[in-house]
Amino acid sequence: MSLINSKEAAPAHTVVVLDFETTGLSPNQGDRAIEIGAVKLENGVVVDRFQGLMNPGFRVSPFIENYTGISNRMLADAASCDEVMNEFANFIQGCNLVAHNASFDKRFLDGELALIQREYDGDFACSLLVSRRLTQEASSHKLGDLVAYHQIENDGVFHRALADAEVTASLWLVLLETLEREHGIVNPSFELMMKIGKTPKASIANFLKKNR
DNA sequence: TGCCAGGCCCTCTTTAGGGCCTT
Repeated sequence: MSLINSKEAAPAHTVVVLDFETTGLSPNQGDRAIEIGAVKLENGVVVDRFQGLMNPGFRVSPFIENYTGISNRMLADAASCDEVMNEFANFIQGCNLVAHNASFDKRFLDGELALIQREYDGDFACSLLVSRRLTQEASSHKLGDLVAYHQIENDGVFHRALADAEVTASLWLVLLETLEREHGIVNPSFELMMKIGKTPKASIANFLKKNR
């Protein structure tokens, strides 16, 4: 686990962009987190990072080993989910959160924090939902496809938590820039980004005009 | 025995079905 400078309370405008690697798709079916990666953004600048492998207490499937590159051998030496998630709960304190397909990451965040009786106080926004509204011409809104579409700088690593969190943060900044460049909305609030994600696609143009 | 996620969103919709997206 790597952790940098996370002890101070975050300013209200701080956003944590996070990504989980997990044993499967559903915590309700017994799946657990095996890696968390996150970057902390302040005014569009990365000021902190968090990355931690965690041992779920059982072997992961060959599919997950191949998909993520995270092996059972790597997890055998990792800290427990409890230990890592406790540190991560400290990291996100006072921050709003962003993830690509946030409903997925939120389920695992809620599930893992419930197991250690921790909570978070931020709101969760989804880069996938915002992307579907602001770049409707994109043929796919998979994270990797959007990275290529927007020519976002990357190190070629995908399906690892910190690498995916890094490019999701870059995507989030691209979406903020798109709002300013194409819709005249400068420095949109986190609350506005959440509303954009929840606004029906059919009425998004009018919504953006009203919020200039 | 066989099945097994869940939310969003579109359409040949709303008393439904299926694709997209996340691991």
